[in-house]
Amino acid sequence: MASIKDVAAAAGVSVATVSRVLNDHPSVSDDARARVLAAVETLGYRPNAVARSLRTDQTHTLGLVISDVMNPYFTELARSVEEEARALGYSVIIGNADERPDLQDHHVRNLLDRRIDGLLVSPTDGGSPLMLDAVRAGTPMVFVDRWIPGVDVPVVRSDGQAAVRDLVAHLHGLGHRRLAIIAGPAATTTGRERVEAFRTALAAYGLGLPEAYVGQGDFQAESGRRVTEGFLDLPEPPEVVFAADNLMALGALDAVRARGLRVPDDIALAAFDDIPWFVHTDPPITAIAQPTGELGRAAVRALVDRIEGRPPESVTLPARLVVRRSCGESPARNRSQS
Amino acid sequence: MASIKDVAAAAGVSVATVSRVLNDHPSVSDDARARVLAAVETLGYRPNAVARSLRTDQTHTLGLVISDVMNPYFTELARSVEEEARALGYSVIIGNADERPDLQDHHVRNLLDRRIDGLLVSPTDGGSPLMLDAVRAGTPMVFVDRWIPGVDVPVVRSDGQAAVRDLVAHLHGLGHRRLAIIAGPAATTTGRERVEAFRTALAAYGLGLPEAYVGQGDFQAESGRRVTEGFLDLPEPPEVVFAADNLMALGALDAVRARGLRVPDDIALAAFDDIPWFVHTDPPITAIAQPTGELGRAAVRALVDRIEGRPPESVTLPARLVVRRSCGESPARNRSQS
DNA sequence: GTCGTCGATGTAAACGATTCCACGAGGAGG
DNA sequence: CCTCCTCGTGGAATCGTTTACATCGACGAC
Repeated sequence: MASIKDVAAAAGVSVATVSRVLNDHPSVSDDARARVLAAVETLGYRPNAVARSLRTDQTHTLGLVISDVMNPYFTELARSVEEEARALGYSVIIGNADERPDLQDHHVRNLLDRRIDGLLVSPTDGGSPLMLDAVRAGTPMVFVDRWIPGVDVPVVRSDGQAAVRDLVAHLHGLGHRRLAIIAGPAATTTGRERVEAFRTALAAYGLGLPEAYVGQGDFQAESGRRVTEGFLDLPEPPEVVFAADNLMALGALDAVRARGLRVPDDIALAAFDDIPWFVHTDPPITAIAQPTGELGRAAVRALVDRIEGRPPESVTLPARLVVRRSCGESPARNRSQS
Repeated sequence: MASIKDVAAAAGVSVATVSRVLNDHPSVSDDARARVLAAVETLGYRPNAVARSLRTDQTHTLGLVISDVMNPYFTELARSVEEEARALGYSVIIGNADERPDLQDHHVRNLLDRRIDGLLVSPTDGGSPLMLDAVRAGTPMVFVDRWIPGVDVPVVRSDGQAAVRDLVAHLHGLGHRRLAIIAGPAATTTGRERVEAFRTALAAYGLGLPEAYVGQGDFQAESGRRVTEGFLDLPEPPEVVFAADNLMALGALDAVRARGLRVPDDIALAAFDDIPWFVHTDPPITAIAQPTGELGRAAVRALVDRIEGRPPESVTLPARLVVRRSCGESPARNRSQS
């Protein structure tokens, strides 16, 4: 592969001059510039990003460590992150932690070794020493979706409180009184917050959230199935199951179906995180939608601000309720349809 | 960040010795090794992968350029690729081409500039000069899922011929005679092959595939919707729509619903590429499933073989039909259920 | 006419690793 | 006792860039 030396030789100038035209430094004659450009063209020269990074100590690369690529929410997040990063002149390397702290650490270490310029992470747990050290060492970092309390890192996330309140109002209006939740891991902020928001919203209607109605999931489909089976086995099963993410909702749907029960007739179902597929499930699932794309873009902007020396901003965007049919027909719809 | 020099100083040895310890070269005394290891520990030293890559001319990184991350098929592929690569000591950088040749080129160029050790690609088009040049220049490359004919690169893919035959048999058995297909872009092998397999299978039943029953899609949901609307507007609409990928099937489902029609009663639907969500759609969708995980793993193995000097192997794995309810109830099921 | 400035260029030193080569000590073999 | 190997080690070159510094000619101002 042709190097800068070859170009210099072909153009009859020094490597410094070649470098200057490539980085369009002002101080180079038109003549030299033309000869260099011609040489670059004929040799098909492309600068070696590895060497360049070594010298400049910048890779123009962002790391993104997410908890689960197979979750459409994170896929969409990853996509918007890459788009915004590309627009700002950065590449992104994605690490999939699969909700496993050890894998998360593996990726963080790998990305740090590659000297990425900054790290976007949606932490799977409370933060390993490795990650905390990286923050302390000054690695530009931004948390997205989930975060770690007490760590001084900007957070870009969405606030579901209002939407959860709307959801509970919707459920209450439909006559449901026994509401259960499939929670995410307590080690994650989203895992805890969604339960709290739910509990608070219930309280506003004088409803409680008994221990038995809080199932412990791990944001994966299988746990949704397991927890839902537990709910169904209760002497007094809930009338509604609210899954704290879309995958667990899918598992819950499976469990309900496996018993030969139907949604929403026998039990209602709602989920946090809306995805395109929810329109097409049987029945379409009522969900709380995050502004995922905007979240990804804002996270990248915050990180790049931090990297380039501008003060980064934490951002919180509201989520919103999208009503479909999985919790029962609303009176208005019923009237118009039946 | 501590460099190898700092470690050498702290351990009272030369950088050469530190390097030897780190790459466990045999010729280093136990004493020196212990001191170096201790210094590494206290300094929290991690070798700079950028510098190492520059010197050794290897990045231990694979590039993966896929056509669309939001497509669950490719997401799963990406995941299995990363897993296998990790097992073999490689990282992977994913580039999302979004079915756009220009974006594909952008990512290929970017990955080449970063001097990745090898490239896995699922080409969006017939191959840009850039990609062809890279092959000619000797960049280790493997095509996965889709490929470019006439280019000497190993291909890892699945063969859907038999499964398409099974599908047509299934449809024919259900009494369907007017079968239409939403094709993928003609620039892709999968786009062309699936139509041909379908046409061949139909011929075996004495059925033809009229021009009007071949809609041109682009593997994205929106095109599925558009094409299906076209089918529905025909004086004699098809009884079955076979979508050449899962996203277009989703679009087709939308279009059918938007007309107030029902699947499978008014029109049957089948798709190439099975995904977990198809179990939960209304109705569950009959699809042709590829062994996606195995495809990803085989592709990585082939690429790594090529990189490490072993002869790489092309691999073709069979796809299989998964019958669900979107094409109508099979007689057997009907009998047992009603 | 001289001096200072400025623009265009080249030389060479980094960046952080790996690795070839040389060197000295110590042991084995004659 | 000398020679030759082996083993552990350090020095220094190298990978492909960027960039500080030196150089040199031309030109404008006095």
